[in-house]
Amino acid sequence: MTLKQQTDVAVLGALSVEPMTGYALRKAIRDVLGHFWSESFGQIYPALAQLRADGLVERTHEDADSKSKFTITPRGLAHLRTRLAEPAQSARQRNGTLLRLFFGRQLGVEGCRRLLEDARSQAVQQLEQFDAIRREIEAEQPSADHPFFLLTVSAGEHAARSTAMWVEESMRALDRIESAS
Amino acid sequence: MTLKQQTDVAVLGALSVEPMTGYALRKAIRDVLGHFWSESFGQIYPALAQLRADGLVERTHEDADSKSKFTITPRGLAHLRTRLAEPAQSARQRNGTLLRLFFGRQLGVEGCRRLLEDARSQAVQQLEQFDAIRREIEAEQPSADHPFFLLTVSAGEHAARSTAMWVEESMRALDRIESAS
DNA sequence: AATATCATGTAACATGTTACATGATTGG
DNA sequence: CCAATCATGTAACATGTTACATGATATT
Repeated sequence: MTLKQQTDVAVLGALSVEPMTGYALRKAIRDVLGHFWSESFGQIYPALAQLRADGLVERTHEDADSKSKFTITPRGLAHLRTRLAEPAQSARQRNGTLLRLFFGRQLGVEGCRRLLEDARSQAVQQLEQFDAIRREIEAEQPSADHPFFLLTVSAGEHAARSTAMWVEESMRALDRIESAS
Repeated sequence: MTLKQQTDVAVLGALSVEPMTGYALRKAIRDVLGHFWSESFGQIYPALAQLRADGLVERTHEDADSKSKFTITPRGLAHLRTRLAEPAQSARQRNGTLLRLFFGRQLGVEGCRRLLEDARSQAVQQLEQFDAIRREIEAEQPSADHPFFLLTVSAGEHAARSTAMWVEESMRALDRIESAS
């Protein structure tokens, strides 16, 4: 069984929040969903074309002089709800840091420290970003979407803090490996 | 710039621990690296063929009647060390659970609860598996590889515990969302 | 006027999965 | 002897990324 494609879920979901151009959609997916989702440029436009052919989105003009935007149709909204209710597909796991640490004997303790240092600074940077996102959301007009957005921000924060703690612990473990050799 | 392929790192790394058949290699990658890495069948054999053509692995027979195994060559080991020293590529992020929760307003609170419940039971199951792996490693002949293996197990444990805590917190948040509507 | 960004797409390429084919070996 | 698993691969397909092409609009 093929891993079901989920690009349409991301696209329809984003358009369920507000109508957008394809360009804005790509930006929103990168900037807003970025910490847990990604779609490349070459996926979004073909997906939009397909969704449009299926009658799940349509192009609309708000005013005479405004840009044409992609808007989700009632059928699109129904489709989105169906797709959202499907159990989440667990993504293919590929963690380059852990792959390298696993073979740490070949890489050497110093190399492992570098990897951990990178992981730590990335986690710290992410925590700052989450803080910024959280404040941004709270500064906006209150919306029924926000509490759900915050669940995902919280997931990112938990993960980043957990990574930071694991790094500390692992640094100490590396010290012990070194002194034991 | 293309995301550099890392199949060869996984394959050479596994063979640096001990020589194996291609079949055993696939099993090892699935069972041992499974929680942070995956390679599909159709990748492993072509990768082995390429590595062999490049002189980084070779086929060996230990005894007259034993199976032919793939063994890493000295050049292969050097290559592995070079590749391991490269900074880790951050994988494409795709978390189906967070994608769905983000659009939780469309999915509904009950659907969100189901997602979180799934995430929780998966985390609990993972913790059991990590416990088993840890005991397995400690039961084996001590090896210089083990401390590094344990770093990755620890990473998995931290992540799973962090997920479990996030689930608890998020369940309470969903209660608040429901009572506020 | 020049530059940056917005906007919509396509094509070539790279990566990754699944299903199939084929045969040997092993355990009941 | 039958089924399961070991073992090595290939081919078709699905997915995903990057670079390019093209032109409009906005900013300095």
